[in-house]
Amino acid sequence: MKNIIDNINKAFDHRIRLGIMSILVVNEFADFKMLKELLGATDGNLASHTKALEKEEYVKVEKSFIGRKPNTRYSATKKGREAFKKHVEAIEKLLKG
Amino acid sequence: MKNIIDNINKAFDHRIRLGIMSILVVNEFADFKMLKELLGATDGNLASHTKALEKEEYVKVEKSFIGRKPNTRYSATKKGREAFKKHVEAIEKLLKG
DNA sequence: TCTTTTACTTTGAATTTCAAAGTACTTTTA
DNA sequence: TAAAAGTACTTTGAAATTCAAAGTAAAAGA
Repeated sequence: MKNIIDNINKAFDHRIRLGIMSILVVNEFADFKMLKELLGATDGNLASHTKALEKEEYVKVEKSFIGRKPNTRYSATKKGREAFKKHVEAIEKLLKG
Repeated sequence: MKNIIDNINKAFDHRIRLGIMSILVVNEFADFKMLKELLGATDGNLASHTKALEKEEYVKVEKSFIGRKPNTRYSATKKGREAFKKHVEAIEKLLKG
């Protein structure tokens, strides 16, 4: 390892993305509304953060209809879970000095 | 508490600022060169992150000369230490689900 | 003396963040 | 049953942030 923040993942730097991942590693799925409420994010804001995590292939999106209403459901991918685990370990290590 | 990321401090979102604070809570002082090497940051990049933390009054800067060379030394303020502690606790809580 | 290195600071282009406005419905109310 | 309000997002673009290249100024080396 070259320096002390090498294993800290840039993709999880932001608190909203950190929050999304924390939710998605303990819950198999979370929909837009649930994430929005848990994180206190605005719609547009949440959409761009989930999109950023999608782009990295850390989260997967599934669109469907529940009854007649659209529903967007997010889940963490295997890649995302692994990357997040590594990130959390790096943070823990960093914070222990 | 309104939502799960409320106590996560925006000022420490970035990995370089998280790294600066981790270094400064365990070391009474760190100079520019030391931070740069430990974090693997470029000069300009490090300067702007320390400036951001200064603006929040989380770190204090002291400029002096060591021999005939300029030396910039950073330390964490009381406010910074307290804010960081709170942040770390919030992260730990978040990551435990 | 001239070149290189050290220790930062300044600059501004590129990227990211954010909320307001927009879209396309569904549901409620009168 | 027509209008108003709500739901569930998406789009947009201005504002803020990030970043490294270039700049500055003095010291060290050749």
